[in-house]
Amino acid sequence: MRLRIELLDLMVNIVSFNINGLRARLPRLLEFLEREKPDIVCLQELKGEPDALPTDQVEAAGYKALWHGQKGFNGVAFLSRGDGDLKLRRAGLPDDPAPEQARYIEAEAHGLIVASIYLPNGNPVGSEKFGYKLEWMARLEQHAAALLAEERPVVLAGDYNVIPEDRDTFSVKAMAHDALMQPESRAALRRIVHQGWTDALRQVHPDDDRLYTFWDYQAAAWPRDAGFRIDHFLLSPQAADRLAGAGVHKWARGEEKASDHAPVWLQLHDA
DNA sequence: ATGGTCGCGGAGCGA
Repeated sequence: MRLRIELLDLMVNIVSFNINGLRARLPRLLEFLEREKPDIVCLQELKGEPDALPTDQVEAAGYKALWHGQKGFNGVAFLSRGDGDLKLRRAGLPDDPAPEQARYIEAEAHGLIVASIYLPNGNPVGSEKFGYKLEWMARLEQHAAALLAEERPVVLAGDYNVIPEDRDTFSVKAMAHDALMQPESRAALRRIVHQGWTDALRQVHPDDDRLYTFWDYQAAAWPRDAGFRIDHFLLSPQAADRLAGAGVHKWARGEEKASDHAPVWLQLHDA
């Protein structure tokens, strides 16, 4: 028997998952944590009472948790595996146009700054909700610029509710009047990306025209693979330099009592 | 598509 000494390329594994209701999805979430054991998990759409969050069950699964919830709607969370440092940086964006809506949490763990984002949907176009979406994106743009200036590895993860390009949807025609792919929504996302962020999923899968992360519960969207791509990882240059892989856990969308989003994953080389 | 499905909260809204 010979001993082999290998240099291990350690990785940090990050997942972003819009779970569409924590109470209904907790069994799926706990199964997912047990199966994939990601180091960091960003959750969106908890839709749960802040005082009814399952901190004990998540801790039993091996995770420390930071929650930013509100009753019935929205809600984001940040989970970090193991006993390492987990530091809350902020809950809510600076100068949030509607701070009662729990849509942003930012923390530091595993040597990274990571945000969990639930960007406003914005439908219907032309409504106050659409204006709120664009205002929120302007605030995110400001904050993203401040994060870049720190010149550290930063990951902005979450449900952006923006379809970046026509090839990111099953049907341009079906979505033409949706807030998720209006030119203003796309331009607002591009303004952020063009600051110097890398869209990790597209970077890793440059030619995949069915790189979807969401399939509606309606109209048999899942069996028809009628999805679109709205969950994104934006990486600062210092994080992009460490990009090892990214993808969609598409299998999760086919489970019983699945969320309408699939978890998306990102792997970074260790520093 | 005049609909179609979910989750939360316990009716109707948000997605």
